Amino acid sequence: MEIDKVYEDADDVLLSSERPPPSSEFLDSFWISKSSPSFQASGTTTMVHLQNSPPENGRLGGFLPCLEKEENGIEDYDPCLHPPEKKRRLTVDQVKYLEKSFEVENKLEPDRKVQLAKDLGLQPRQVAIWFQNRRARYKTKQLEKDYDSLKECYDKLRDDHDRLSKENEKLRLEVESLKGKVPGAEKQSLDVTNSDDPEPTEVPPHTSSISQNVISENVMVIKQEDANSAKSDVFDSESPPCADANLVSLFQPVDSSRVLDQDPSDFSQDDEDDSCRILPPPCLPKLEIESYEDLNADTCNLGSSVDDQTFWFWS
DNA sequence: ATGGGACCGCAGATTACTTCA
DNA sequence: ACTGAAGTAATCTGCGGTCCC
Repeated sequence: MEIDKVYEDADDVLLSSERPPPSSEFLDSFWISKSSPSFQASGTTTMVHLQNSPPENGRLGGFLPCLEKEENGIEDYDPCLHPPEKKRRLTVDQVKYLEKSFEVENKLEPDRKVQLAKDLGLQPRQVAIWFQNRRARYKTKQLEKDYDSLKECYDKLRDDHDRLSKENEKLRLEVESLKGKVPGAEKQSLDVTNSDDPEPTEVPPHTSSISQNVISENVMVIKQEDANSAKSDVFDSESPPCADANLVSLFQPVDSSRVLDQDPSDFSQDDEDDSCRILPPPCLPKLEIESYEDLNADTCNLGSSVDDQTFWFWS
C-alpha cells in the first residue's frame, strides 16, 4: 500500500540520522531488538515519536530525557530552538504486533511494556499510550455492539407485540361475532372477555409458543453478545458479576397475553414483577425510532435510566 | 496504627495531527 | 488544491492504589 511505502521511505531516511551511535549498548536496547526479525527484516526501524516529551510535562518529561536527545540524533536538542517533529503513525507491523499482544492481555504489566517497547523500537510510554487508547477504542466499539444487539432485540419484541396485539384483536372480534350467533351463550362469553378477571386469560398454545420462540431467540442474541464480550477484560472485569443474570432476567419469558389483557390498574400492582416486563403496554402508539431510547429506558432497563444502564455495563 | 506526600497507572475527555474521499 | 470527516497518537486531568516516612 502506498501509505506503508511512504512510511518505509520515511523510516529509511530516519534510519541513518536517528540511530544512536553504536557505542551505546544501553541505547541500542531501545531500538529494534535483534531478536525481532519481523521488524528488522522489513527495513523499517523505529517510529519513535519525536514530538513528545516536553520537559515540563511531569512524568513524561521524566522519561530518560537524555535518551531522547540521543535518539533524535540531535545532541544539542532544545525544544525551544527546534520545533517538535510531526506526529507519526505506527507502522503496520508495529500495530499488528501490538494488536496480537492486546488480544493476549489488554492490560500492560511494566515488564511486558518494556519488552514490547524493546521489540518494537518504541518508548515504553508509547506502548502504554497505545494500550490505553486501544482499550478506549475497544470499549467504544463494545458499547456500539451492545447497543445494536439490544436494539435488535427490542425491535423483535416490538414486532412480536404488534403481531400479538393484532391476533388478540382478531380473536376478540371472533368471540364477539360468535356471541351474537349462539343464543344463551352471552353470559358465558362475557366471562371469557371479562377484563376484571383476576386470573390471567388462557392463551392459545400456539400464541404462547410464538412468544416463547421470539423471546428465547432474543435471549440467544444477548447471550451470544455476552460471549463475544468475554474476550475483554475491560468489559468483563468491569461488568458487575450479575450482569448476565440481569440480562437473562430481563428477558424472562413473559406471557404476552397477560400484558395485553392486563387491566391498566394492574400495572400498579406487583411493581417488582412488572418492572421486569419488557413489552410495552398495549396503549402505546406506534413506536418511532427516535423514541427508542426513551422506551428503552422504560422497558429494557428494568426501570433504570439510561445513565444507570451505562453503570450497568461498566461500573 | 495512622496520616500525608510522592509516585504510578488508569479512564475519560480532549487536542493535534494524518489520511482519505 | 482545498476541505471536512474519520482515525489515531499524545496530552491533560482526576482518581485510586501503593509505598515510604
